[in-house]
Amino acid sequence: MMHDTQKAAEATFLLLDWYDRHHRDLPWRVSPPMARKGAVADPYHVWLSEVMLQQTTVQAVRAYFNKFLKLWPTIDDLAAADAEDVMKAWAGLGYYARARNLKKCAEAVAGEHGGHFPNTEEGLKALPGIGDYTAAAIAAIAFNRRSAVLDGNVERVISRLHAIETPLPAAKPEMRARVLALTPEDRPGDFAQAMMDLGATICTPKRPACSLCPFRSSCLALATADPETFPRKAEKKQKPLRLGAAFVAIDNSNAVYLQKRADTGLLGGMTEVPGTGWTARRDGETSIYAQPFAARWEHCGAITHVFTHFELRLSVYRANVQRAETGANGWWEPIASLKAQALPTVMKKAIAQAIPNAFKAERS
DNA sequence: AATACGGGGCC
DNA sequence: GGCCCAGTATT
Repeated sequence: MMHDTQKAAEATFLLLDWYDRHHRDLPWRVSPPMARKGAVADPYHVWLSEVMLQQTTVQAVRAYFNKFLKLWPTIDDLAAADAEDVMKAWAGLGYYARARNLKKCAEAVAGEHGGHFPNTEEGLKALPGIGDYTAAAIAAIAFNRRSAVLDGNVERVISRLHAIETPLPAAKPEMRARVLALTPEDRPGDFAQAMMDLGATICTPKRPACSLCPFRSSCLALATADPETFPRKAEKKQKPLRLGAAFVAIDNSNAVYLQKRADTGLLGGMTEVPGTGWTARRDGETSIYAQPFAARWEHCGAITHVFTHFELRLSVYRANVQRAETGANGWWEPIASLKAQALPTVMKKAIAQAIPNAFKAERS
């Protein structure tokens, strides 16, 4: 027992030493040198970054994080913001329930907690959009709590370090216990970020750079098997194909007809062009009967978009209409301002198929 | 325990 | 074209 504890302490030391030498400068992070001077991470920044980073890479998050902080410098600003503006700012980042929950969470913290985040995992997890991972991460990084931070990166690192044969997600409790055993009392936040950085840069899904790893002398997968084959995972089923149509109406003032999707479900609360439902039926052939306006609809090709659980092929139709009559749920948006709308990527693809220059920097 | 929920980068 | 991600909420 004493032996295991000692080995764990040594591994933790090696990781933190690696982190001190290789940490990355990220907008929401307090670097180890700054931390030693007494700098503390702002819980608002930590929370905002962690929510954005859910299933999303650092590269994609950077610009959004900076934009959000500029638009809403404090949690109270975000709580007071217009929900539609938040959706617009989030457009393109994906998983839009995160944006809706972000707003709800800001309102809860501002309204019920005096603008201060709870400083325990339990308190944090009670807030909208904060689950196991994010609660543990905020508790560790912003409040110096010794919590077990387990995300996709850490799952990979810990599964290789201990050559865990149990497939995910069943292996999570074992992984959590292994992570907690390595988590130190004094720098739990740095430890968590070090584990995630290690997974992102060294212990990568493919072709891990084991020779550069601080765990190279104790990694069981490296010693006995092929590290790349961890973590073991249950088999996944294949995505079905769904078909539909999208209608891009352009009026005589060069505006496109847009409407808002329902607040819940797929792309909830986001903006779209009118279309048919997305089903497995051959809607591409019947879609012309679902046209939102009586007009000379011209078929201008199809676009494909892959969602998490299905693949979508949309036939795109375009028509020039004489007058801009606003429907019950929609509005006419000038092409020049389309970029600022809450349009998810699939809708931008559809519009770009009908109007190739719609999202270009300059257009005539 | 399984499913719904985006998007982009990588090979 | 398939795989992977700094996951959460719902059922």
